Amino acid sequence: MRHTGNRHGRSEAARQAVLEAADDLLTERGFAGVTIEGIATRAGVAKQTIYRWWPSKVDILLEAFADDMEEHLFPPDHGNVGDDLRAHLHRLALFLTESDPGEVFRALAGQAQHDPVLAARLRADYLSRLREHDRVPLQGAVERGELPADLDIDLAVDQLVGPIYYRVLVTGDPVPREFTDHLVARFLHD
Amino acid sequence: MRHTGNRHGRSEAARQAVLEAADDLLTERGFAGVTIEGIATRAGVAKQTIYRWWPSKVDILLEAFADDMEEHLFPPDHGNVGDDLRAHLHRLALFLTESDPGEVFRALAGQAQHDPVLAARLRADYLSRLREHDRVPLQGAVERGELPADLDIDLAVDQLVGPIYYRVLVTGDPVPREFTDHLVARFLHD
Amino acid sequence: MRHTGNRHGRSEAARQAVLEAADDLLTERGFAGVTIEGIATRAGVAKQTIYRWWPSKVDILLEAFADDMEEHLFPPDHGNVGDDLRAHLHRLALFLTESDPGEVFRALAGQAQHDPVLAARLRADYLSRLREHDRVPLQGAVERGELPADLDIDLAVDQLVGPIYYRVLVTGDPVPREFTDHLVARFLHD
Amino acid sequence: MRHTGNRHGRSEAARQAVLEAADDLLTERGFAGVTIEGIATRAGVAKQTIYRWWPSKVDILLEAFADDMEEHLFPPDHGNVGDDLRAHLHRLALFLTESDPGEVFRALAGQAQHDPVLAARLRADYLSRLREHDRVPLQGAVERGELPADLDIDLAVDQLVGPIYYRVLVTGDPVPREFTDHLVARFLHD
DNA sequence: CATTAAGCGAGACGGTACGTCTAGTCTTATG
DNA sequence: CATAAGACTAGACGTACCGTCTCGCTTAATG
Repeated sequence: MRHTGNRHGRSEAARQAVLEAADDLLTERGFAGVTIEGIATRAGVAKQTIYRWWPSKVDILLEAFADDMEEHLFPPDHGNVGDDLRAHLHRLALFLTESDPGEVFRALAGQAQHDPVLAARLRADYLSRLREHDRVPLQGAVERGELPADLDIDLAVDQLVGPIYYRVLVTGDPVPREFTDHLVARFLHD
Repeated sequence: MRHTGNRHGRSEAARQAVLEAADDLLTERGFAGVTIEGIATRAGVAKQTIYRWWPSKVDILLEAFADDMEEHLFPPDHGNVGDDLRAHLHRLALFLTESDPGEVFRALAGQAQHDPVLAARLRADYLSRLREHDRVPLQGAVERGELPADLDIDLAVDQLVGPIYYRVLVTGDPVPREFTDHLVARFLHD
Repeated sequence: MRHTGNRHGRSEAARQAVLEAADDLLTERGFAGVTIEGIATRAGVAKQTIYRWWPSKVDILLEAFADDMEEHLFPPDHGNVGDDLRAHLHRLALFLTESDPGEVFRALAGQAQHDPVLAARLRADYLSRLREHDRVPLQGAVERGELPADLDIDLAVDQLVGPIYYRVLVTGDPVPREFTDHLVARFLHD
Repeated sequence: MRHTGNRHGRSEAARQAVLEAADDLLTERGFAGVTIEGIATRAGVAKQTIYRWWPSKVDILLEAFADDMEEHLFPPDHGNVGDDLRAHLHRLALFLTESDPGEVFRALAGQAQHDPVLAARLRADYLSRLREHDRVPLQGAVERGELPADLDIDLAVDQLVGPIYYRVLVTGDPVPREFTDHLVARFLHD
C-alpha cells in the first residue's frame, strides 16, 4: 500500500508526555487517579491523540513499564552460583519494591487480577522476559557443573522468586537482603 | 439516646441479597462489573441501603469473602510433618485457584495493589488468619521434634506458600499436587 | 479522487467534487450531516484543500447554490400583468419547494436564523437577485400602464411572495398553482 | 404501576435554571452557542439531569418558548375589523422581532429547516395555536358581517401574516407599523 | 393500641470520566 | 506549489456510576 500522507507521522513528543503523565499520576494519585482525561490534561495532549495510539490506560502503563524495564534488566553476573543468585534476587527485590517501573508493575499485576486479557499480555510480553533473566544464574551454574544437570530450572525459579513476589504482592513485608540471602542459602542445601 | 424506632433493625434479607449479588457480578462480569448500582439493581435493594451499611464495594466483597472463607479454614491434620504439609499446601492451592472465596480473594488482592488501605485491612483481618493456619503444621512438627526447635517458622511459611501465591497471582500457571509436593520435598530435604 | 500535485493552480476537479459531495450529503443526511470531514471523504479530497478555498461549510453550500441558481433565474415573460405574475409566482413556488437549489436555499435560510453573517451575505448576494426578478413583472406592468405609476413595488413584492415563503419556511403547507393564482387575483383586484 | 419512590420527584428549580440558561445562551452566543454542556454549567445542573428530562437542546428551547409564549398570546380586541387586524398584526410583528420568545421562535424556525421532526412538532404544537389567534379577528369580522361569509379565512391569514414572516425570516427588513397597516389596508380593498 | 422513628425501595440530584465525533490547524512527500 | 494523507489540540456529545439527598411505606417496641 502506497503511503502518500504525512510521513512525519506520530509525534514522539506527545508519546513521551503521555507516558510521563501516566507515570506521575500513578505515583501521585494511585491507579484510580490515572484517568485518560487526567493524562491528557497533564500531558497537554488531546484525548483523541491518546485514543489514537492506546486502547486503554493499562496499555499506556504497559508501554511506560516496557520503556523503563529495559534499564533494570540487569545483566547476569559471572561469579559462582551463590554470589550470582544472591545478587540477582537482591536486585529483583529492589526492582519490585523501590524502582519506578516496579511501582508500575505492582499496579499492573493488581489490575491483571481483574482483567484476564491484561494478565495474558503481561505474562507473554513482560514476565517471560523477567523470568528469562531469573533463569540465567541457574543456567550458568548448571553449565559450570555447580548444580546438577537434571535440575528443573523453572521449578527452581518458582522456589527462589516466589517468596519475593509473595511478600511484595501479598503480605507487604519488606524484602531485605537477609531474606533473599536466606532463600539462596536454603536453596543451595543450607 | 432513647431508641423508640423500628427495633427489628437491619434487614438480614437485604444483607444476604447484596452479598450474593456482589459475588455473582464478580463471577459473571469481573471486578469492574461489580458496581454499587449493579448490585442494588440485581439485589432489588436501594442504593441507600448499601451505602448505609458498607462504605464501598470492596467492603462488600470483603464481607462476602469473610463469610465464605470460614468454611475453607481447614483444620490441621495430625499425621507426620510431610503428610501435614503436603495436605495443607494442596488445599491452599485448591482454595486459591478453584474455590469461590479464592476468586474473591484474587480480586481483592489485585485491588489491594491500588489501595493501601484495603491492603492493610486485608492483611490485618484475613491474611493473618490464613497465615496462622499455614503455621500450624510447622508448629506441630517442631513440637513433635520433627523439625529443629530454632526453625524460623515465618520464614519457612514464606518459602512454602510464596511459590504458590506467585503462580496464582503472577504467572498464572496451574498449581498441581506435584508442584506442592515438590515444594514440601525440597523443604524437608534441605 | 486521484489527484496528486499540480503546477497549474487550483484543481477544478476538486472544486466540483466538493460541491457535489456537499449537495449529496445535504440531500441524503440533512444539514447536520454535511460535515467538512464527510465532504472530504466522499469527495476524495483532503480537508486542507477544502479549508484552503472555503471558510466554512455554509460557504460551500452557498457556492453550490450560486452555481445552480443561475439556471433557475427564469427570464420574465412578456404577456399581460396577470399572466406574468401567475407564471412568475408559480415558478418561484416550484423553485423553492421542488428544485435542488431550492432545497439548498431552505437549508441556508434556516442556518441564517442562527448566523447573522450568513444572513447578511445571503441577502446581499442572492436574495437581492431573486427580488430583482420578482420586481420585473410589476415593473413591466407599470411601464405598460397596467398598474399605477406610483405603485410601491417593493411593498407589492412583499405582499405577493411573502405568503409563498411563509408556507415554505413556516407552515410547511404545499404551494399549489391555485394558491399563487389566488394571490395574484387578490393583488390585481384590490 | 405503583410509585413508591421519591414523590417530590422532579426539581422545579433545576427545570427553571435549565430553561433560563438555555435562553441566556441563545441570546448571548446564538444557537450554536447553546450546548448541553454549557447549559449544565451555567444552570449549575448535572448533564444527566438535562438528559433525564429533555431529549435534545431543541426540546429545551421548545419548552422555554412554550412557557414564554403564553404571555404573548394576546387576546383578541373587540373593535371593528380594521382596528382588530391592525392591532393584531402589529403585535405579531413585535412578538417576532422584539420579544424574547420571538428570538427563540426564529432560532427554532431556522432549525426546523434542517430537522423535519422538529418542523412537525413546531407546527402541531405551537404554530397551530399562533394561527388560531391569527384567525380570531377575521372570524369575528365575518360573524359581525364586516367580511363576506364565504371568506377563506386560512387563505386570508396567509396573505396577512405571510409578508410579516417573510420580512422576519428572509429579508431581515424591519416590520414597522406602517407596513402592517398597509397590509391591512390592501386586504380591506384599499 | 396508637405513636413514632429506624430501615427500606425508589429515584432525582450534582458530579466525574468515559469513549466518540467533528472542527480547524499543521506538516510532509508527491508530481 | 496545490494536492492527498493524516496527526495534532480542542471541546461537545450522550452514557455510566458515583455518593448524597429526600420521599412515603412498613414495621415493632414504647407509652
